[in-house]
Parts: sequence; C-alpha cells; structure tokens
Amino acid sequence: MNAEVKNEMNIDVKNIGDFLKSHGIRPSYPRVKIYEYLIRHKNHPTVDMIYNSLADVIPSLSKTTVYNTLNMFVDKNVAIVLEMNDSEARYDADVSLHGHFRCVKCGSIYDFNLDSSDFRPRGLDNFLVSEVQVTCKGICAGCRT
Amino acid sequence: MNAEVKNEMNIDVKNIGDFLKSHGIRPSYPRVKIYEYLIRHKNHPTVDMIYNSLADVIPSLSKTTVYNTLNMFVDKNVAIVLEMNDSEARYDADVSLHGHFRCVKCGSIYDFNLDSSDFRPRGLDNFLVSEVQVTCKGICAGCRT
DNA sequence: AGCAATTTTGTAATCATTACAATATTATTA
DNA sequence: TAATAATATTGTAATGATTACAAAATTGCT
Ligand SMILES: [Mn+2]
Ligand SMILES: [Mn+2]
Ligand SMILES: [Zn+2]
Ligand SMILES: [Zn+2]
Repeated sequence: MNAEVKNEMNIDVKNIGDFLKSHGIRPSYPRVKIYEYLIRHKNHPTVDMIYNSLADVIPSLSKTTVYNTLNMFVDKNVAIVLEMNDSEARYDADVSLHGHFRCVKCGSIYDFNLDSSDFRPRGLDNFLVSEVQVTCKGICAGCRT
Repeated sequence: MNAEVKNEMNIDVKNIGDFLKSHGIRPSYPRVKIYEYLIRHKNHPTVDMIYNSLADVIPSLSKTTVYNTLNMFVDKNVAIVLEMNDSEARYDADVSLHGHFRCVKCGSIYDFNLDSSDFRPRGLDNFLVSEVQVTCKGICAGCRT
C-alpha cells in the first residue's frame, strides 16, 4: 500500500447507539453489533462474513436480520453497497467519497482517496447527483511481485 | 441532456465480422447480431432486452447463447458489464473510459465524459489498474422538472 | 461427403437475496 | 405494573438471474 491510501474513519465506537439514533435507526443490539462490525472491519465485508463473525456473540442471529439491517443502513445513508459486480454484495460504513480497487488475483478491496476538487462528472449539469462510486480493477502491488 | 454528454461511438456496422475476428471472436450469426444490437442500442441493455429483441430475427435463439456471447465479449474486451448493483447486468459495447449515471426515477442510464486528466485515482502507484468505472446515481434533468 | 471442432440450445442446478408470517422484544398506555 | 400496541427478529419458502451441462446443430477442413 501507499502513504496516500485513504485513512481509516474515526467514528467513536462507544457512541454507535447515538449515531444510529441520529440517523433515525433504533439501536437494537443486532444493529449496533452489525454497525460496530462494519467500522471495525474495513475490508468491505459480505453478508456472510458479518453473519459468521457475529453468530458467536449473538447466537440467535438470523441471516435475514443481517440483510434487513444492512438494507436499512444503506437506506438511512450510514452505509453503502459497493458497485463491484461481485457474486455477493459488499458493504462499507464509510459513506464519504472514496474509490475502491479490487485485485483480481487476491480479491482484496482497497480504498483510495479521490480528491473531489479534481473529480467532476462532466455533462450532468442539470442532474441531481446523490451518489458517486469509482471502482477500479486490476492487480495490487503485493500480487505484482 | 447536454452538449457535453458523451458522443455515440462510430464503429462501422458493416465490419462487425472483421471487428470481432480481430478480437479473436468467430463471427457467428448470433454473435454478430448481438454485437450489432449493442452498438445500435446505446441504452446499456440487459440480457432480456437483447434476447427479446433478437428472438424475432433469430427464432432459434436461446437465452443461454446471449449469456455465453456477452460473457465472451467481456472476456475479449469488446464489451463491459456496468457496475450498477442492478438486479440484471447491463452491457455496453463502448469500452472507452466514460462514466454512467442512473436516474433512480426513470431508470435511464446516461453516459457522460470523463476527462482522464481530471480523474486520477490517488494512492495506487504500484497497482496495475486495468479497468476503471465511474457510476453516479440521482435524478436526471428530465425527471427533476 | 465424411469427420472433427466449435457453437448453439434446452433444461436443470445454483445461490444470493427477498417475501412472508410467526414469534419475540420493546415501547406505550392505562 | 399489567395490558396493549408497535417494532424487530427469526426461520422457512419463494424468487430470479446466472451458470452448468450434455445433447443437437452448425461450421470448417480434408
Ligand atoms: Mn471503502
Ligand atoms: Mn456507456
Ligand atoms: Zn492482490
Ligand atoms: Zn429520470
């Protein structure tokens, strides 16, 4: 990786409940745990990764709840679904503008900074743009050696 | 739309056979027709749209052939699959760098130019980037009125 | 024409996601 | 606090796009 690669977010884990409430989400235990998982694991996890990890701490957890919760997070704008054409959806609690690179060799997904001042979609002058995603594919530095 | 919106491609329809051959694709009748459909219909069609349109002119056409052919086109780099998180994949014969905007009201997908000098992913210095896609979501000019 | 390689086709399987109704939990009211 | 309403969670079944696969058709070559 590289010094310019995007820094981690800095949401205080202790205040997840308040954070969710401020976005119109009742902070139930599964919801807090799922959100906490998202901000602690920056690897853009799939539903299965989240479910398998949380099934230990919430034995009653249903995969449907993970789906429901993530859909709600996206709806309430506290998470995004990556546009990756992957077989499984990948989620990200970092809703700020940044790009994603997927290595076709190792499957890792890297964040990278997008300087919004030099990123302007041209020709959408009368369009209301609510979301932008930049996705790259290729071979990461580690896999090129 | 807008004057800056990306111009249509200019591949000569008559030479589709040669074009496919030059990319290592044997130009069978279904393949030529599917490619011709892609360059004549710039609306980023789904498999069903292509199949339903061509079923008239190729009565024996199977949907599997459309899938197989489009997968081959993507593999041979004469088409791309849009990264859109749509329920059905959308295809584009324009493999040059350009962005896509999907209107969440009418579902239309618009092309727009990306000035590559504007657009520089930061922090992938030692990465081999083979594909870049920029996807926007929002409400198009027509739907905003 | 005869034979081998390739392509197309139809059907069945896959599998991520959603629909749905029952159950459990939480909030509100009396 | 007990009763009641609202919301959340769960398990199972359905959905639907895509793929797997093998048979049939087509094509290219001798
Ligand atoms: Mn990210
Ligand atoms: Mn396009
Ligand atoms: Zn890699
Ligand atoms: Zn629209």
